[in-house]
Amino acid sequence: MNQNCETMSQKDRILLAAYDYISNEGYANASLREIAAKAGVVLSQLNYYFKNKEGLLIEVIQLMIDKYLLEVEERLKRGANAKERVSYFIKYFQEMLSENPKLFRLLYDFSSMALWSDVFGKQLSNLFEKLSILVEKYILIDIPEDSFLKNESPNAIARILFGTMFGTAIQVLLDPKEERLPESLTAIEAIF
Amino acid sequence: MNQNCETMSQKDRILLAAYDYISNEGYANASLREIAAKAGVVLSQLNYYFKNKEGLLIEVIQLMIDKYLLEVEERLKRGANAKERVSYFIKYFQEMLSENPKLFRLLYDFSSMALWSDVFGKQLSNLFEKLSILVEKYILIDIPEDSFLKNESPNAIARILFGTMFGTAIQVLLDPKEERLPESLTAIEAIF
DNA sequence: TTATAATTCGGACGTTCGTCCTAATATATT
DNA sequence: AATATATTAGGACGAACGTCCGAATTATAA
Repeated sequence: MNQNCETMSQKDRILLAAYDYISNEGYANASLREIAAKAGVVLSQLNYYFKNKEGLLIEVIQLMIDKYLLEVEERLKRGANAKERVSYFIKYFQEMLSENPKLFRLLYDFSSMALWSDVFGKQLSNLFEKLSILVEKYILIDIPEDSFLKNESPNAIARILFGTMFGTAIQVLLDPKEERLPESLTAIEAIF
Repeated sequence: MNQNCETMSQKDRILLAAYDYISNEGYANASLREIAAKAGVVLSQLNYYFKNKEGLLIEVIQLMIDKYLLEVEERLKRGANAKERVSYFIKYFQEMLSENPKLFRLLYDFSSMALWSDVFGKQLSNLFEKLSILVEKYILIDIPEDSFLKNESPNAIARILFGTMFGTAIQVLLDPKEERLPESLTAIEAIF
């Protein structure tokens, strides 16, 4: 994510500064002036490259989504079977949560905005859909025949798996004592 | 939640109007003027009864939390054993999600704000904690000895259970086709 | 009835914000 | 070198917002 600022295009500098600032302060609290300042750019440049604030956020989010999906798939490929892949999937989630909580905060912030905006809503449900497909493809293809999950549709299971991590993650983020993170998530492994 | 407006105190009218408006439009998009108008009250009354916008939201959220916790417990009491109580718990969640999605939207909106504000953060993690305790008390007391969840701490399980619903719910809210709601949530039952 | 407190009301204040416009400068094309 | 295009820069604009204040009204208590 980091690169020498001088070698980056103006647009990329804005994009990265926006990602950084928004995920630190929240979209609602992030002003275009502040983002421009962090990017070392003049305010009007933001309207030049991205039509408006919404346009900027859309590109920031898309940046995050693409990067995130790539990394998830890379992790999923590491496992030899469904059980291993679930393990890698969860481990990746745990790492992100403890090492890069900014990305999670951005995701949650964006999720709430998606509830009020059609554009954001479509973008986010597309992410959920893609994640679902990944989980189906890498995990649910060889789920044991005797699993109690066998009766449910792959999509439902995938959404539960991801939903569980999404839902427990925010509890972890808000928990003043962070000890609960490891056990909460690893317990999910037992389900598969 | 509804009562004849004339019989309500001014403060309650503001509170309800705020709940209604914020859960429809989102906190960031809800102006005090608009809330005052919906409540049939003059703007400055909002500063009289609640110091500022944050103070108003805190009371709105507390209203929601209290009502919500009461209803959850009432549902949990209906079941005779853990399995039944899980069933009631999930059924209640499903009902809320389809009949009263406003409450969920408010919850998600508030969750994202909780990430940036200490006050909100404590309020929300208190809700999570209380929910955890309820789940522990009513569901995890008589979980089967042979359950694979037996090795995990009650708190972790409770948080997974609630987290799963929280995480799948937002996917449902954003899903243009709502068909996936029933199966996604009922599948959770199988786990217990 | 009078005095004191609580509530209601209208309006103004200053700030912050996203957006837009125009001029200046750099880059590319012919 | 001349022209056209793309980018950078600074600043202004109006709108919307939360907050605050003082007066008017109503309720309460003595």
